[in-house]
Amino acid sequence: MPKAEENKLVAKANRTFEESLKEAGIKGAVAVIADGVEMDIRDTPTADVKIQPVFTETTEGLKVLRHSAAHLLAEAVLELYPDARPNAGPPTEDGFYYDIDMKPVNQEELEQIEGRMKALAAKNLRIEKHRLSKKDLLERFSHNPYKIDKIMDNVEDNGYSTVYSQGEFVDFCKGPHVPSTGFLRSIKLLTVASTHYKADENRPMLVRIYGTAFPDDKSLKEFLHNREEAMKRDHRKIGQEMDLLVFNSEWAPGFPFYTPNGFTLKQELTNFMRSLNTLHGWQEVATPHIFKDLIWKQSGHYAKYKPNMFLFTLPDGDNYGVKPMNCPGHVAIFAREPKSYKELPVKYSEPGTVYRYEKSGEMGGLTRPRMFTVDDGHAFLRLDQIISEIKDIISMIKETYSTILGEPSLTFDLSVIDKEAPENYLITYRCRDCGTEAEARKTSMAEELSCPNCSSRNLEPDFTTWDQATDQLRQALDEEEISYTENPGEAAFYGPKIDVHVRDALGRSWQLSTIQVDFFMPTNFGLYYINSESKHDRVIMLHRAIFGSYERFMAILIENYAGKFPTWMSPIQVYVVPVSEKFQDYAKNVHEELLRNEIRSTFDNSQETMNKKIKTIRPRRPSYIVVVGEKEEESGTVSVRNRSNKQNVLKLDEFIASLKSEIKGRVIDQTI
RNA sequence: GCCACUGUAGCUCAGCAGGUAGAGCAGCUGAUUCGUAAUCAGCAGGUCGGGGGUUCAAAUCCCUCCAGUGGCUCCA
Repeated sequence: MPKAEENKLVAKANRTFEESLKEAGIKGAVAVIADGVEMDIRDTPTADVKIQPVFTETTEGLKVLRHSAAHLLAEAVLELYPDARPNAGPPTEDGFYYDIDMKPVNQEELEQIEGRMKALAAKNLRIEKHRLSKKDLLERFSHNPYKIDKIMDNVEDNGYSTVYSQGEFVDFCKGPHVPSTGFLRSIKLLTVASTHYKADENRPMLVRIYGTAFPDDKSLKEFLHNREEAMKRDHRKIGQEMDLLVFNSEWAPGFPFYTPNGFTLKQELTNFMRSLNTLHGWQEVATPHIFKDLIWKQSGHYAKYKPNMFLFTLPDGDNYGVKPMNCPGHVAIFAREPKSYKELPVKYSEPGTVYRYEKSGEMGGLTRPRMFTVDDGHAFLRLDQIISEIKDIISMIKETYSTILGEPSLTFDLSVIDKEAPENYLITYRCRDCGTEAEARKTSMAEELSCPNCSSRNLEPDFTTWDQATDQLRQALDEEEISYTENPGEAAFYGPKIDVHVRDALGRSWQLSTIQVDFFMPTNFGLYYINSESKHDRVIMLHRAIFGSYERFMAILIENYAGKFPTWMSPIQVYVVPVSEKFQDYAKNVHEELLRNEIRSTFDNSQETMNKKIKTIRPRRPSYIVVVGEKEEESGTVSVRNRSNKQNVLKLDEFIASLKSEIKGRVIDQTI
């Protein structure tokens, strides 16, 4: 999508942009950018100003179009349901939505609403802007508490703001908007969802209607087609077609069961990560899945994580918890003996399976299961080793993604603390009363905390450690020349983190890799090393995961390749079919020779016809289909069909050699 | 957890003005021995997500629980 182009056009003072555009022979603009500000084409500048016309084919124009489409949606809803109370309707990345306080709508009603929108678009109603005082605004929207809120929040007491009207419909809005509803003919309502007002679960539920709008029917149709194709890539669908995993919603809701095919894929990923870890000095360990609750209290997990943990009590009264994270286990190993400064960094890795009680509505396929395996790693460091370690992990991240996914579009985020909500994090507090430099930690609601010395509740949070850690992450990102956005409030409860996000087939963004600096857990567990002066010194922990979770990573992987994996990770690398039962023996030989060469071959010795076998295996997405018959048997060859349905006849040993090098090199595209 | 929608055979789906369940694929049996996306015939397969209610009669209507999906909140 192109951006609005620079344009030397100058709009004259005291006449509308529309007139200036018309004079310059420019048609079809929906807005203008004047001095960097988007404005309506019917606005009138008070002085001559350089402008760029905005067309719907550009990013900016499409946003205007979709914002206007959201208004059109609200208008249609109000005509059909006069009691509805619209809240807000912004454009989104590929469409728009409008949150409306109304009775939930079903599919049929959604179509009715869309029909009404189209009718209103056909009328080509003029969209006009009016400037109103706060008092008039409040009066105009007196029946709509959501708009009242917005007016109160956004308009100064003696101030003015704008409304946009089309026909009978009026909305409180800054604009800009398209000049008339005729621009909004290529629209489609997509789904109905719901949302809490102001994203607060204690506030009322609103109906959120999602839709999209395009400049013309052709691009709308293309979008809808792409969307359908994307839905076919859904990892849940492909996972079933390829028989990678199953869920048993009765016996273990939210827990993935790996079938042989799926486990093969997971093992390949594990092996990849194992060698990468070795190369970068991470030593593999294995830790228990269950711990006594003591450790969770000490680690600080209980304070924040308890509601998400699987907990149980044994007959002897002891309380246990299933691990939601691997860190305490690694801490237990690190703490087994004192460490010298010369031994650091100590870096443990583990494909560690964790269990989190996700609330029912939050689960979904492999992207959000209740059991998942983290390619977890914990580094125990000196202060001076943090930056170089972070940079090394970033290089591991880069290598992983480029090897496995080619060139995916990654987003780096720096997730930092929200200082307005200290109750969400482990923080150092200083006592204001006794002056004691109150040593550290533990969360839970701030008011429950008291000074360990004088029991005063007058505590002041000290963000120094958080700030230090955040600076280190920032510095590492800058030195690696990675562009990122900072997200306040997204930090882990024990420290700030770098996150990598990737989009799934349906455009939803998921966090995969993460690097987290943690000053607190070492304190909570009393971790130290012996420095060059034989004194105890504070250990810094780094939590990191590169895949993030194998499950979520596999979901992205499945959708990225639509199941057509690079051969090295493909569960079925070769599928062998004899032309008829007569050539079973030769087919079996080929199959066994492949197996002897550690190539994953599948051979179906049933009496089905060749055509049928090929048809049936297709959804399993084997990398190569090998057909053998009389010709092949005589010449010791195989007829190889690749994923582009190209056929090649090769000597069996040639085929095996090529295949082995394709697998060993972890080549993404097929070489045969 | 909240709101909405959905739940029929292993899979995809039909049946839903209430009259007691059907197709294709997969499976099994037999025939067929085949050159790159379905050979033919037969057989078998279902507590219609669970429970409760209304009714002479419930897959169909009502209530409730469970699960899945789309969002919200939360998170890898």
